[in-house]
Amino acid sequence: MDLARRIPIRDAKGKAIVAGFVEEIRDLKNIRFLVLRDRSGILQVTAKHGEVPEEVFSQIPSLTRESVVCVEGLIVKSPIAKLGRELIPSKIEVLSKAETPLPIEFLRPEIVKTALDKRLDYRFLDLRSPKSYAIFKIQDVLSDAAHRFFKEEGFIEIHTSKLVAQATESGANVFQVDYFGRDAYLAQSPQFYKQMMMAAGFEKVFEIAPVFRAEKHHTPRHLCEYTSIDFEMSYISGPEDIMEVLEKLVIFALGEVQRRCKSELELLKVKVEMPEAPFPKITLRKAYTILEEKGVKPPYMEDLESEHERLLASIIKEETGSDFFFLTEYAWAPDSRPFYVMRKENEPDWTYAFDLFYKGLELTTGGQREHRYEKLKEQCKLKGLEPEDFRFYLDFFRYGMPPHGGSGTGLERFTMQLLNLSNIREATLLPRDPERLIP
RNA sequence: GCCCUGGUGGUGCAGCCCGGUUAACAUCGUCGGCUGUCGCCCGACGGACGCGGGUUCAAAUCCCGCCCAGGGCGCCA
Repeated sequence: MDLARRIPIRDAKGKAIVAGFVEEIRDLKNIRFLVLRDRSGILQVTAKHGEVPEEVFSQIPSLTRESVVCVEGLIVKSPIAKLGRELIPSKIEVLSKAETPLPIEFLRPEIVKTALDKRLDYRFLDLRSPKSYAIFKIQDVLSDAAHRFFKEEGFIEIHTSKLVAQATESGANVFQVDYFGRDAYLAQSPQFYKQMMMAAGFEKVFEIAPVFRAEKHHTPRHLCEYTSIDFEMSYISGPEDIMEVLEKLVIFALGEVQRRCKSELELLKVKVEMPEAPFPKITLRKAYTILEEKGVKPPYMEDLESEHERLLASIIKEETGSDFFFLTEYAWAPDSRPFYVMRKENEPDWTYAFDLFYKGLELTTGGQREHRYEKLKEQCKLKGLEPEDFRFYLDFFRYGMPPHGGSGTGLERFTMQLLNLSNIREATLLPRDPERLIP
């Protein structure tokens, strides 16, 4: 059969050739049904004994679920069929027969719901489910919207190396790799290179690329490898400029999903709640007092615990209706922000670093960076780091560096929160966690 | 790294507390029956106690260790 003439199920009409996976076979002896699925939809193939070629009729019971077949026939309207139309086959060709039984069930989770880790073992099968496909279709739109947004705003896309000689942030652990006998690491963030581009005078850059964190987290929101939507921009007057870009990015991306993914959203039973700019902004100090009014007492000058972040999110949601808020002016404390953040001019205990939260989960970290060489070197020492170890980075600041800032947003977290998924692995094509390296 | 919960046919679960029958049910697979199914239906059959050690006449069940999974904490996007 000529696959060049194959058309998507959704568009098929009249005499047509369609191809796809066999979703179901219902054999009633003298009338046999096949449900065929491709990316565009499903279609019932109906074969009545005596009304279709004998060869076609006898082929059907030998098929197996999820085999790949190509069917030629006539699409007819059918009031009896639930889908309203069906395909009367004149020819069926088996392109690839599926083995039985299938190792996972992935089409009707309401009947048998295979556990996530088994589904991930057979990710290629799990992804055949329209719901899985919808998640990644939406993620594609988020990522595409981000690309378009940044380009529209005058940012240029960069591609920085993921092999680095040194860890960027003191906190997270790095994966070590052997680089021809030297120690190298997988990049935890494009942070230093984005800033290098500010020194290079690129002014506005973005990168949507993988970052690596060697942390043994066992939570529904952590991965060892994730996709970071990073940007950095020069000549800002304060961290508000960064937050404004983020707000526009988020609103544009959600708008695109709403506009372009109607059927996917419906399938996943998600209604996009469009946020309005500006998003609520709460300083960390203000957050402490709000939480204290609710009877919890977070330690002063320390980052909030995730339980407190969720509580704060629910308070803000109740008061403003917003799913998003910025937590700003993080503390300049030993275990808080990295050395390269800019501290507040007149209150050096606090910084121009912020996080963006979406439905109670940290989505983005960003801020204004310290661009003054002497101050940066001093902050490096204050954090107990040796400036010589960061020579290559500190050099960026010695020959003219514009004031600048930027942020990093987790694409998978964005997808997960938007779609109310309970585990980030659902929003990750090939999740890497401390245990999983395959597939 | 720590804490909690769990691991039983291909898949999802019951049984475990209180040791002893043919390890139930659903889904799935194979075969048979059925001319409009669409979560088809009906019948037959098939298939399982994470790994290692211990207690016991006897272990899916009790004890110890390990591995894995889910969740929580730390930390983070």
